[in-house]
Amino acid sequence: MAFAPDPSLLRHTELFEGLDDAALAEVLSRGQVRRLVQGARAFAQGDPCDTCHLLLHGRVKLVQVRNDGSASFFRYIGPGETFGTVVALSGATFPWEAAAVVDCVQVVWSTATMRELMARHPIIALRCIAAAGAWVVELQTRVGELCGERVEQRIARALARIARCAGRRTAAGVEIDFPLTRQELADMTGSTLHTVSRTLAAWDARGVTESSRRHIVVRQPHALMALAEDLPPPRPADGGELVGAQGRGDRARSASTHALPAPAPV
Amino acid sequence: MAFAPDPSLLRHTELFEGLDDAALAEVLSRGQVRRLVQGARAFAQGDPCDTCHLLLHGRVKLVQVRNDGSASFFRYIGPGETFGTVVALSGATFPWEAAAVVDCVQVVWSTATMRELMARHPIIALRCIAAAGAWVVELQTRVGELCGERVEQRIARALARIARCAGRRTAAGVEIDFPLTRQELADMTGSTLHTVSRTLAAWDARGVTESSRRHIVVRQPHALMALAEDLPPPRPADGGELVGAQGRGDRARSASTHALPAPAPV
DNA sequence: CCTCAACGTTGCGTTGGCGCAAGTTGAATC
DNA sequence: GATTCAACTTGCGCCAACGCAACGTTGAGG
Repeated sequence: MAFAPDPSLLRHTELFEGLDDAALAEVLSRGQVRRLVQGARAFAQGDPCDTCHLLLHGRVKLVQVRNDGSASFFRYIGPGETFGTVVALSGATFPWEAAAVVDCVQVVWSTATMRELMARHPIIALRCIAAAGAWVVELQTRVGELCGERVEQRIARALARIARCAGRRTAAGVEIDFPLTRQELADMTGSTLHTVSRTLAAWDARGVTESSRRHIVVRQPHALMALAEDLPPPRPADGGELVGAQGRGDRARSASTHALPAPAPV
Repeated sequence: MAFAPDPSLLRHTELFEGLDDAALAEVLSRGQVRRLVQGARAFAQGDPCDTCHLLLHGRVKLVQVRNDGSASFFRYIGPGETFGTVVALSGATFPWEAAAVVDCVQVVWSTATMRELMARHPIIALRCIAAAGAWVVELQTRVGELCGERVEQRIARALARIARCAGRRTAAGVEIDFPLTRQELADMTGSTLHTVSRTLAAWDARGVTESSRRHIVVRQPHALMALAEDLPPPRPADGGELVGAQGRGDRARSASTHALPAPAPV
């Protein structure tokens, strides 16, 4: 640590984009640059929230372990993204852990320092709110998916999301550039490793993906997106033709209260 | 509107608590107080994010309609709480709608004005981050629940949460003080109105709740909490004794990868 | 080379809760 | 008081996905 890095490292990050050089230097000088080896944790679930983090290199996963021992996975953090900050400014203890998936470099500030920086440079606070907002929207989307979609579709979405933000384009397709287990995909989608294993096996057979131990390549990103979006209704049997892809009955009908003033049934 | 209300109205709100009188007066003077009749929307899904909202009286629900027509419900807003703000500062259009469940009074600022206020009074921005953080934590909790819990348990949690923040203590128990339909509970829990109806009927029979059309009273809050927390494993049969309440197999075992590098067994 | 542990696969039985459909209740409107 | 519609109830059949169990596979360490 303390190898006095260039403040411009912060220039293209979620939180500090748009600050002038002096401010960037100030921000960086008040934080500590730290390495984080694979598997190490930046903070653990239950730790007091006294640090805010920015990832410079590598990849970090945020995981919450529920009291029955099951994990619910919720986010991968990539370079330039902030983690722990929003929650550090609002709570007493971290409700999840942040673990390095590969070797990482992060910048750490104390929560008090971050508060001061935000007070002196309100734009940082505004960017932080923007980041939090994007996160809320993503989580809400996840909730919606968990409610209304079938497992295969959810797995497809999760994999597509990961491929989008952590994929590396190769000749063979899009390759996830860090170790990813069946269990982790299961934790992300609220499923089990058995089901994920079966699903991936089916996709592999169809050439959509190519998966091996802790390693997945999406060979046909387009097909994966199709699975995530539509997933033609449950397929009643082999070759069974449906009347129409009219969703799946009741669940889609919802429309909640205050229904739109009826779009004229024509 | 424009009945020049007392700035101290803002004193005990999520966003403005702790500001001095001058600041409160400034904040209020730059916003508009508006009424919102039951069923009306403060903003609709897809509207441009150009307003920030604070609820003074009443109750507002935030609902997202998915493109298959199903709703995913995610939050009730009570007096003193902010809505639309976090997302207005981070996105282009509202990803959900805010509808008044009962007659309401709100304060509305333009997004630009709110940005200015936050820049002049960074403490507002910090409080906004704190609110967003609490929200993220709540949503993450919801995701975890949706993944690992059975429907009855999720309904119990949803109802308990509502009772906690929108319940009125009466002799009969805790009464939800606004109309709440089976469909809405279903949207909140990722279930169907059929299942919710059956579940409530069962609870009514056991005296845990007393529900009628759009109206629910929790007669035994403690029993409801028990349902939300434990829910003894599926109950194999009548009177069947289990070896031990050891969770529910695979799903609880997870523990994810990178198992702790053994924290030095002392 | 052997061992061990983590990771992954697969067949089979079970079931929670959905989808459907038909009916009932309650409140608002005419 | 009759009409109407939204909200709610309930029985029945079914299937996606789980839970279990047993078995492969890979890689690290001795």
